[in-house]
Amino acid sequence: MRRSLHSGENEGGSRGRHSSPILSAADKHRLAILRRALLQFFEEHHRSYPWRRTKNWFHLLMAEMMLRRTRADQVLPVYKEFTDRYRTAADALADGATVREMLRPLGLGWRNEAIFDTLAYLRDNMAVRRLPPEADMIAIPGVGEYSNGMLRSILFADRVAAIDTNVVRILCRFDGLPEKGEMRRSPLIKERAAYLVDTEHPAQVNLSLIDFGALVCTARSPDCEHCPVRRPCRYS
DNA sequence: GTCCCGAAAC
DNA sequence: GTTTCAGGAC
Repeated sequence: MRRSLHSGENEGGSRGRHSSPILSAADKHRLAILRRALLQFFEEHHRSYPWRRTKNWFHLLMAEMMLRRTRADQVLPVYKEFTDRYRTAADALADGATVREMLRPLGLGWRNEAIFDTLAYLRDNMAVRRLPPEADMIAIPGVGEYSNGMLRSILFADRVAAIDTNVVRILCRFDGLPEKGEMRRSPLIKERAAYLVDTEHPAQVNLSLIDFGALVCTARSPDCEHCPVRRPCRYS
């Protein structure tokens, strides 16, 4: 069945002569506590957005692109208008000038150009309404590791992590890791995120991290007072 | 690693 | 004025 999954990852396979960063039993125990708290938090305080409810992969993909380095509340009206008007990439491209105007309030002009590249690719290579379950979405221009993880976990319940700045911040704080450089591709972060999503509900785990980072473990002044994992957390 | 370089929040 | 925001391409 699933053929091309796990193309390069190392799921606990040490392959290294010296100490490759494998999670210890203690690490996993701590992460299990974090995961349980995240799912509980998500159940009680999750944010509600239309792209959280849709099963339209095209709309979901457009949401991920609009949300790139842009606040969710800022995306909301644009997403509504876009999805209300267009159901396929061809539809949107046929009305390009209007789309460009709709995206303008989001800022980041270079990102909007990337969206048009994605739309063109979808129109030319994925004219089929249904997204093949086996398709590797990272082949789509504009879809990187993060979006691929979020899309696959939501659409197919695949246990793929979606590591964004929130995930990096939360995991670094929780385990006392230094936030230096591009932590997105750090094996320490990847292994921890992979362990967190290895559950029956990977999408909920991915989304809970986003909401937890937006509402509690914020970048500026985290609300450690009301944090459910304040005790095991190593952030001071 | 580096660049992309915009609106909103602080 | 500075930081932050559901990152991705090179």
